[in-house]
Amino acid sequence: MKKTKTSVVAESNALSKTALRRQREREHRYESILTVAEILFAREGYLQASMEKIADSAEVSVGTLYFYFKNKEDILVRLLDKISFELRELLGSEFRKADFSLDGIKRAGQFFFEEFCIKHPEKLTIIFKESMGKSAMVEEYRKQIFDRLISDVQEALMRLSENRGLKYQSSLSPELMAVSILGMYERIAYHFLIGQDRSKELKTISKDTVAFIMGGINNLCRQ
Amino acid sequence: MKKTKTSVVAESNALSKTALRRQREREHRYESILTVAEILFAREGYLQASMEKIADSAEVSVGTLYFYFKNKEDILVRLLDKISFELRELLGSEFRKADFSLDGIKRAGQFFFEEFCIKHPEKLTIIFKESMGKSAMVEEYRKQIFDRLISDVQEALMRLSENRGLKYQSSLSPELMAVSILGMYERIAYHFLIGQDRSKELKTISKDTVAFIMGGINNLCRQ
Amino acid sequence: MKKTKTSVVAESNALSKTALRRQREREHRYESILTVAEILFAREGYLQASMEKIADSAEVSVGTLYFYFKNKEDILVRLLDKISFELRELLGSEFRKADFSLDGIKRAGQFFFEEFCIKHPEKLTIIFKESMGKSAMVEEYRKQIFDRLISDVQEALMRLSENRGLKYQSSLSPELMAVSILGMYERIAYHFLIGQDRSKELKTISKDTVAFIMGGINNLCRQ
Amino acid sequence: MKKTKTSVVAESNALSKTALRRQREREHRYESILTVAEILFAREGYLQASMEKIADSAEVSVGTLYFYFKNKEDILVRLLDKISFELRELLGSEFRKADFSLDGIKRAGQFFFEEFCIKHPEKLTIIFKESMGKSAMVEEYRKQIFDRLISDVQEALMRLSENRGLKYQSSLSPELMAVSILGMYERIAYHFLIGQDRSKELKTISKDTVAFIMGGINNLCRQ
DNA sequence: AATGAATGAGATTTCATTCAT
DNA sequence: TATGAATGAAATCTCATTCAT
Repeated sequence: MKKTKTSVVAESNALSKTALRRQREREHRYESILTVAEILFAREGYLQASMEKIADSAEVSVGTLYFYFKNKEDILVRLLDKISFELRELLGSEFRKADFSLDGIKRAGQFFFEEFCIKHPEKLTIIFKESMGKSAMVEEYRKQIFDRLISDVQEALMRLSENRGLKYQSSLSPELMAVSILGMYERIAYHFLIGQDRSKELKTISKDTVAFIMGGINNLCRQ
Repeated sequence: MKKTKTSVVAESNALSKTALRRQREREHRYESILTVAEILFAREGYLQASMEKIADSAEVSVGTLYFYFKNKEDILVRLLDKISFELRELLGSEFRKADFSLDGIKRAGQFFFEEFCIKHPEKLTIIFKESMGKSAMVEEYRKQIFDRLISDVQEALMRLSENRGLKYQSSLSPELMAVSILGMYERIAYHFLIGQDRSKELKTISKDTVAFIMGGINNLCRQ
Repeated sequence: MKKTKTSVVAESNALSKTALRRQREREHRYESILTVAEILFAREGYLQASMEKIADSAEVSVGTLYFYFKNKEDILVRLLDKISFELRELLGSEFRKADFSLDGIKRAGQFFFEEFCIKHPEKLTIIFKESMGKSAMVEEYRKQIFDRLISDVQEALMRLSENRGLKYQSSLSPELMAVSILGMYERIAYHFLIGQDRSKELKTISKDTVAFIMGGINNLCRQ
Repeated sequence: MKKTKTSVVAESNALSKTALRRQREREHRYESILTVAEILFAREGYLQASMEKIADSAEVSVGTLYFYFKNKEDILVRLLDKISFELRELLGSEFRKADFSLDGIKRAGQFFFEEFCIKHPEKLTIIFKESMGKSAMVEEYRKQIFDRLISDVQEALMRLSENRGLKYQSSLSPELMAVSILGMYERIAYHFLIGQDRSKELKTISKDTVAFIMGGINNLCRQ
């Protein structure tokens, strides 16, 4: 959110009561716009979700949208930020919990399906579909986000191999595996959960996915 | 393209010389518009490539565009059709050449990168980026195309297991593997070839990808 | 129809067999285009009925349309011509049969409903609706046609009064009555036959209409 | 016009000063666009009067047109609404003033010519010409408007007969008479005032028209 | 005479963004 | 801060008409 004059001006570094309330309200409004945009972008598509529709749904005026965000692209980009942050948190925490063991991969996979895809299909739609092919700027942003996700996974894979005393076939292998794994999860989520609803088979999907990945990983390792 | 009235009078069922020439010219123009659109959609993006720009590039009038295609969406959809047809042909022929052996998977993967991605990056951009999040209709079309690709791969995997006298862990496994493999290829192509140009590492990319897949497949098999 | 070179050149004033056949074919085609246009203009509206649709329905090419007619407006205008000619013939013949008596008015009214409206609702739609508000030129043409119809009716009314030894209140009366009667028939046809289908009540409609007109006429007469 | 969100916060249910002013301005602009459109539709025709021309004449941007009206058709339909409302008010008030006597018919007729046709020829042109044959939707709207006018007149006629202690020949008679009378007025106005300018003869026209109608009505009555 | 592909002007419509209040 | 009316550029699409064959 934009730094507002008031917050900077505030005497000492404590904010007055009114200023505090104002800031809370501002943040609340900022979040509620993002939430509304998330739903609309996912449901109607980024292009069809006009600024007017967003404003109406968020129960603010169009002008207010432009107070909180530079422009429409900016809303999308902030949303991508938020979603990718949540996703990285979710996956990272599972990996850490499992101490970067093979089990971490399993748990992260399960969590991706069960906690992220099933519970927040809109978020999925936005990072994997609605943010594509919109503009050079968004594309660039998306790339950064995905690169960060990829390097997260890559790092996890490298720690994993260290833990197990193994090395990867080539220096490229961890990166390629990270990209592959993300690609798999993306398409699997899309195919089984968004395109059609086969969430009942989720257990099998999850198990097979992890098995496939394990096989792949092992095949790219040597002692 | 509009169907031409087949002349009732015409002797035998052959078209007259003029009609034949006209048809040839029509088909040629149709193709050349598609080619131009492919380049423009990939280079500038589907949204930025206006009908006027396409017409200018193809050296025809806007009206002519609408003579050959119902509307802009239609151009994209025909393009998707053409690209997905080429892709299926390419992959299918490699599988068949290798008689649905493990080698077929290797060859198909190599061909995808070397013959398709490197030689036709615009096609890649269009099926994996520019056709996303455009409209409900295009989305539907994309789904059909991908479903067909998935069932192609799925079938190849099933033949493969038959040849090797193996069974998959669950009845879902072949479908999941097909989706996974396509997802991998999509993201790998996007990451290493569209987002950045690392075509020099293509050999390693290709080898590692296949190795990963092989490991995955084996892990989902039992005797 | 345009006079063609061939017909003028023909030796003596008899046309050769081939030329005769050709002329018959030309006339037939001209008529069939008009017939098709009549249906399309009435069913889809003049604006929605594109030249291509007309050509397709008439099983000729768009170019042929322009051989037989100067432009789209010309088709409408020729159609108006044809329809108004048929209408005048129909009404005029009834008047003449009844020797311009009061009975003629009755018969003409009945015939308008039964022979014209019921049997040719498209013609009704075209003269009373689809030819309105199209262009200055068509408007002008329509005016001429209606003026002719009005003066037909006006003349019939004047003969009628002569026959009965009566005079009209003012010199304007016959014109006003003619206009009124046409207006009545137009709206009645529209209200009871086009807008809704109450053709079962046609007998009553017809009788009441004539009664209303008779009353009106008598009220504008003096001895 | 778009409904404005009624502020929940606003004390009592009165709008704030600014909101009130805005609403006044909005209504004023809405009306001025309608006025301009009325003139343009009548002068140049609905089709020729492009949205750009209307915007220019109203001294607003094209976008503003679409802020106040859904589309071009909507302008026409609102205009029809307004005009038909005025017309019904005018005629209804004359009838009421004359207490649904025969004199009411006379007065309503006179007023139609003198107050409506002469003073607002554009309105006349729009309901009787420019709104015809435009689109299915406008047609439907027109039908509703005319049906309401017809039932107004029908009711007036029935009250009239009650007042005079008379009955109509058939149950259909009042409806038929209403349709007839409106058809007469429409055509008379069109013939004498739109097609040509014979407003000088208006007195005679008016007198003869009423006389014709009176004769008609009496002829469809019995004691 | 007949064809039908090509034209291109013109119309409607959308919508992100601005700005006075 | 918040509002929402106003803007206008840009895009899509239609279709009467032409003309080479």
